Amino acid sequence: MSDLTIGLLAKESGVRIDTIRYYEQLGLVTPDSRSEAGYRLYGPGSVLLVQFIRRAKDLGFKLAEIKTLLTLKASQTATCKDILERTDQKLAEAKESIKQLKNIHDALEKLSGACPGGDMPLNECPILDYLYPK
Amino acid sequence: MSDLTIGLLAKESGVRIDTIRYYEQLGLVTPDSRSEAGYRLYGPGSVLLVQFIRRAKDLGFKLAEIKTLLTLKASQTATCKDILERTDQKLAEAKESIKQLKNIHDALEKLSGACPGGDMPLNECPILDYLYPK
DNA sequence: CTTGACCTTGGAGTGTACTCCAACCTGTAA
DNA sequence: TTACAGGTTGGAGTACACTCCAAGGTCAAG
Repeated sequence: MSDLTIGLLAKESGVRIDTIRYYEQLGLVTPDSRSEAGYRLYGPGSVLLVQFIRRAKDLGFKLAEIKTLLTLKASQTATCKDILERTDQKLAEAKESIKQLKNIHDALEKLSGACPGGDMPLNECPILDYLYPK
Repeated sequence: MSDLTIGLLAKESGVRIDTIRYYEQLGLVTPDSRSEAGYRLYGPGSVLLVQFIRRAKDLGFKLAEIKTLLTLKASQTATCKDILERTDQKLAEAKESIKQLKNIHDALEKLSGACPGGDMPLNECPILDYLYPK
């Protein structure tokens, strides 16, 4: 068979060995079998699985959420709607995070624009004035 | 004197008692004195100080960075430029975070738009197809 | 037969900002 | 006096996703 040890799986899927063992702890990735010496052995499907996890993570899903996604994927009764709901939820979270970050961005930009910089003494710095009003 | 116990300072500045003690651990907020019984006593400046920390935190500064900000503020030699530099650095970080979140947002939106939802079987779901290509 | 790369386990440490806990002491009003 | 709100300390727990460690077993090459 084309079985992979954990080191090979790590190389193939672009994550660290420890990360795969951590995923196993969380119930995300399980070895297909074990060698006589106890080495974890993975089939080629595990490479896809780890990549699945990575892509989902890159989309902002937490590992616990990815576990749910995988459960849905393996389920007989789940439908497209279930997946779409989770995706739309993440989308809403992303929108919200962007909104909050934009508020921070705008406030910082305003302060940056108001501050002359240079050798001005600090007691006239508009940034400190904002943070510590007299 | 108008000395505040930690509970009053907490109420005045809108944070929890434990948070103030945590800030003390980090060297951000120190009691002006102690009562005979060992109670922390704060002057009115501490309210401003805690609010400073909160505002800076809301702008995305970490507590360690806020400590630097406070050191600069107390320094005789620091100038506006020093504060502006930190602000611009935070601004750059905010821009970068927004950029990355937008990438996530756009990818999620694309997937959401491509998925019909409803009772479609999962093996034709474009979202799963993206995460787990065949 | 030894070297070195690889694997095993259980557990601890990282960063960030709190938050909670037990066990105890203090201060004030009824 | 007794209740009760408030204060003290040191330390542990939370969330999140790793990352590293020690102490040991395994495997292929030279």
